[in-house]
Amino acid sequence: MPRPSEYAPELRSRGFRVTSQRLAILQVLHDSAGHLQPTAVYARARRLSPGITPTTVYRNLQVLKNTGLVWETSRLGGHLAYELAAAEHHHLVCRRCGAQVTFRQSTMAGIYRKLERASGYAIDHDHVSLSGLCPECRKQSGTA
Amino acid sequence: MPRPSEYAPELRSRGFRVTSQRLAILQVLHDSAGHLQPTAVYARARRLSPGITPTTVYRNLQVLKNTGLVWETSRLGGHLAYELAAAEHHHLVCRRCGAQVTFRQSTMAGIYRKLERASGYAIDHDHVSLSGLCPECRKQSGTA
DNA sequence: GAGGTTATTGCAACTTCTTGCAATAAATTG
DNA sequence: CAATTTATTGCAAGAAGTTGCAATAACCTC
Repeated sequence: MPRPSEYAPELRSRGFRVTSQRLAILQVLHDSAGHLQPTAVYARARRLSPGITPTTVYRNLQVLKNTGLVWETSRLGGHLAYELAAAEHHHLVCRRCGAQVTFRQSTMAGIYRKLERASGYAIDHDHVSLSGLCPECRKQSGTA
Repeated sequence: MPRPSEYAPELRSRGFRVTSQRLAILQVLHDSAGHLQPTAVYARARRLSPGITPTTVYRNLQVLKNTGLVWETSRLGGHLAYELAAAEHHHLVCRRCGAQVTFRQSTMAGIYRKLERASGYAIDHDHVSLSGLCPECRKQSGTA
């Protein structure tokens, strides 16, 4: 996981400009563990780049996602979350306490291959975030 | 897939009231193949139940989901979509033309079991909607 | 079927996310 | 390093989704 400042050349080489807002967003994602929703990114980014607007945050998350520097995850419940690109993986989020566990991309690979063979589709290897109850919360709530 | 009118007793038996708005929403879902996003449900439902409001649609989709009569799917891209409950399955949606293919719940079951063993989590067997390119669209766009 | 109870609805206000457009500033060129 | 180019930003307006609350209308009881 590179330091935020190292993203400048990365952006430039892909034809994108290096702006303070963009770096603030990368810094925020760098400083937080796990996923962050756009609103949270905005709340933190404005501390680093006071004039930044939500519009800019939303748009840059898209841009950064398209460059591959940032990953977008669809969380069950219909919300998007973002994180710095790292080793390919998916997430398992506790629906009660929010605890997160990651699992490797390859875990899904078998399913994807099977589905591709059966359907003829070329499946996007997007991040997926499954939800459930973590061991702690299972104890506290019987077995459901 | 029962006819919409058959849902009345179903609702009542679970302690929910049967309203014209609720039936309109069920009718809409019944009449359309595949998933529908809330906005689309509203657009069609107001033809059947002119005074209906978006608020009512959003709230009822939640209620109907909680009764189990309707399923909610998290589509990649962060949008929720709804459909009448049917045999457990997931979806594979073409990101270009929107074509949908379904695959059985059991396809994911192995992954879920494996993850549950490894993580200790109890995984929610929510609907998942994967995206990709269908065979047609693959042809039209090289191999990507 | 009239009256009482309360789930459900619609309204209004709000949060979250998106889009068009003019102003700004990052990068390039001489 | 001034001038030029144009990606990027912020603003304003709007679409999408959520929440609190008073009015409505299902449902139950007699």
